Amino acid sequence: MVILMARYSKENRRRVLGEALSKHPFYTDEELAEQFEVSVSTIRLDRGELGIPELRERTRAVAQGAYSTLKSLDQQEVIGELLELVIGERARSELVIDESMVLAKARVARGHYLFAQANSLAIALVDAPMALTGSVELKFIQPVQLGKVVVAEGCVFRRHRNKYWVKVTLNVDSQEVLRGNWILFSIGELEDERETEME
Amino acid sequence: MVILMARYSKENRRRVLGEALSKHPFYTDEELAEQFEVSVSTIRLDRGELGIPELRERTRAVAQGAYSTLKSLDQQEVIGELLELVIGERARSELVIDESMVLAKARVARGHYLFAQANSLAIALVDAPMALTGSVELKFIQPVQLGKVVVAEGCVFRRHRNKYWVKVTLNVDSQEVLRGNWILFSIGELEDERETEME
DNA sequence: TTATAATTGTGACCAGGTCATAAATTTGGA
DNA sequence: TCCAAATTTATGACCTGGTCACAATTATAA
Repeated sequence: MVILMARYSKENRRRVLGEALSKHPFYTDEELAEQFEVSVSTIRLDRGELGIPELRERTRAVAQGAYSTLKSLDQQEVIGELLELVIGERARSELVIDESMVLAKARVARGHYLFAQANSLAIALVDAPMALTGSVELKFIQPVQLGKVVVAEGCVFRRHRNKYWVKVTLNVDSQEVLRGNWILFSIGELEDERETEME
Repeated sequence: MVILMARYSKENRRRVLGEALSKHPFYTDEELAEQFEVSVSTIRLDRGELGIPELRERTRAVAQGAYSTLKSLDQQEVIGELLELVIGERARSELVIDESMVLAKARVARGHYLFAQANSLAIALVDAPMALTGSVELKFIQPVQLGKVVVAEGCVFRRHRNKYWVKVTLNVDSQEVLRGNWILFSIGELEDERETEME
């Protein structure tokens, strides 16, 4: 049996193309041409018409976007959005649990996302260019449902030299869902930093 | 006044180059050549030696990472490669620490990757369609360098009804790097789990 | 049937590389 | 001081994933 797959009309193809690329920005024109069963030229025309830049531009846009948010805290990636930060004292961040973070069946957040949010907040609190997680004790109190906003709050409650004790709690709708104590070590400068940095 | 800026020695240049690119991955070789006052060829040689890919690769890596920092982590049920699994008894998995898992500066694995490996192994051990992490106590014993192979070993050392006690250790080169105790709950069916999951 | 729209192909060019090889330059040691 | 080795540069062929302008071909609808 032969199925005659009707190709898209121009309008439809362009609409679907736009959607596809916004969902999936890393296709090449060639791949798109195959998918839509048109020539590469047509795809280029379509892209031009839709004002969609080439693959490398798109990639760069995603990377830059990602990079600037990620870089906000001197390279230190904080999972979630940082709402408040007084280094060495307290910090707060927010993370919305989306589709990609939940277990397929239960629709609750995977543990490591919550851990990552809490852990990165703890690290952000340490007043140093670098910090290492020494030890952690934590308790998962409740599962977190898809779509919920998790607010992490952390504070340094003790410090001795380069050793920090940090308490972090995660709340959803003012309900505690995770609580933990971190011990972190700050690491000063890498010793071999003598030469003048150019720019 | 003219300051004669001594150019870097090969070793220093490479070290600084590596740092610069991990901080600032969007430089072209040409820009780098200008900054370091060497030729483009030298920069390419250096990059080759350091195993740093070209600009477009780096951009792609950042973009992909941004697109799925934790998504990549998530797709798999078990983080790392499962080597052995006797449900309810013991399990072993292996994870190679790659570029995307390390802190830019220190080149050591981010805590949540190690946590994720251990946590997912613990969950895999529980004999149930679904398990939730109840509480965890864990200790990060040593940082893990880029490129290392982390072997996770877990065993169920106690069980009572739907409550499991699991011990997990992570080793690198036979050195313990993380150790933790999990308490997990297996969940038969969550009440809103009527529909069959496709796939 | 034919005018118009839509699609496809072509060739020149570009950035930012790879890879292999060779030439030039710097440097350390006897 | 001179030479060999280390280091740095240069060169040319090739690659991907494009841009742009223009021409040729193929629908499609009146």
